Amino acid sequence: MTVDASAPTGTPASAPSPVPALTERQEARRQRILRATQQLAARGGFDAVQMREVAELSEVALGTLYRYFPSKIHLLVATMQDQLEQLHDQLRRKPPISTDPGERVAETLMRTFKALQREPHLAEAMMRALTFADRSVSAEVDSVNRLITDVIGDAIHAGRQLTRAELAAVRVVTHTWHSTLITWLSGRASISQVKADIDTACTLVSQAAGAE
Amino acid sequence: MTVDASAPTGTPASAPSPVPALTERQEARRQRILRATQQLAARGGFDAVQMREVAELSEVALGTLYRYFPSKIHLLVATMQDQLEQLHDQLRRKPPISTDPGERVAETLMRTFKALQREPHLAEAMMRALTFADRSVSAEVDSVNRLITDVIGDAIHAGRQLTRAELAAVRVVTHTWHSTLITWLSGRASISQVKADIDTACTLVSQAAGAE
DNA sequence: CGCTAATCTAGAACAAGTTCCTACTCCGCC
DNA sequence: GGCGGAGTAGGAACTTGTTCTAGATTAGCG
Repeated sequence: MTVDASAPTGTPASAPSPVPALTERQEARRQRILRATQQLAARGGFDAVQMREVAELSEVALGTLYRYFPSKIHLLVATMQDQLEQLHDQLRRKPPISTDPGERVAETLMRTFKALQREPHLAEAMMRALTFADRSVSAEVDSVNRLITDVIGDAIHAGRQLTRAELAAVRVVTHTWHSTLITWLSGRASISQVKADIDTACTLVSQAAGAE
Repeated sequence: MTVDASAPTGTPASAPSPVPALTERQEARRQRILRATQQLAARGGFDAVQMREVAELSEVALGTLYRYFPSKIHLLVATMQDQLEQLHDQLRRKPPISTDPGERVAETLMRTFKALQREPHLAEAMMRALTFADRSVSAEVDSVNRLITDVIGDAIHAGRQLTRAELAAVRVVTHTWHSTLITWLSGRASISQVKADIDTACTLVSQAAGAE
């Protein structure tokens, strides 16, 4: 369960410290693994992502898979990082259009939610992994949280730093986002309920941004 | 993974429909199982709750354990129900004393948080189970959510029904509560951060109660 | 009391995540 | 071009949640 610092676990684009820079073949392997994971997850969710199958589908030995991603949770959290980066790019190209900051955040999250609805099984797999992650995945989960916070920060307004009050509001928004998503994914809330929860939380952002 | 309706899974004190009313020995077994679960969870958290050990410690065969609780997740969620009921009783005896509704909710949750801090491993086990639960545990998870909502509802003011706006606020509060707890339990947030998040979310309750 | 069905015990068996081992291959370097 | 070590393939082995089976025990009832 301990993370081996020498393993090629982190994203290559992060810190220059313990990341040994993957060779081309290694980067290709990593991509194959992530693609296989997405494929299996999209088909049957968390349970369908079986390490042996991921290994087989990505044409990599089981031991190699574990060298790249030290656990199933790490693998799925990395998949989420991957997806979030794509999403962030898309959102940068087409920013939300509302005038109120809170509404822009809500718009952004609803757009993200729509994207997740297209692959509900994949969403389920990633979110289950994210909330089930223990301390050994802290760094990766933190990175995911930072990505989401960035996405929301951009929606409030790209450029300036967020105020203290805005940051507090954003924290509650991300908590609500995660938790309401989980509730939806396990069939205990409707889509409109998710939307309502997001909207409620986003009023905090409007207030915080208005009172600056 | 399917719940067998004939199994003695539900709390005996609930609906009179499919619950066959446990005999004394059966109720004793159920209690032994729950106590063993708490004991193991308190020692080492989610991973330390191993079904074979629970069975052994509660002097019940493995098959019997599974008859009472169809999965480890069911078992831990039932443990949480148990704990929450105790908590609710305690809170009823000593209600929060603040004057503002939002502050009463915050006070209630912080008191609950302090209780959880006394057995962090147990808290971890229960919360991990709660968020990892899939559709087969919907009913039980819903019941837990209802309990928490009731606790918060009582804090707002026991007696009257909540308004629509209050309900929306309470939903965000519970989302924030769950998610910030998970963040704390996996070592990614400090205690004061948890408190701050709860306070932020609770301002929504103050507003909703003020605008009624 | 004696019967029958349900429940329980003990333990084997199975499934999937994880670890470990051995031989083979690739990479950087002399 | 050859060497040494890191990386990889292939697969056995181990762990723990879950299921299944066969033989006791118990509960309820005539």
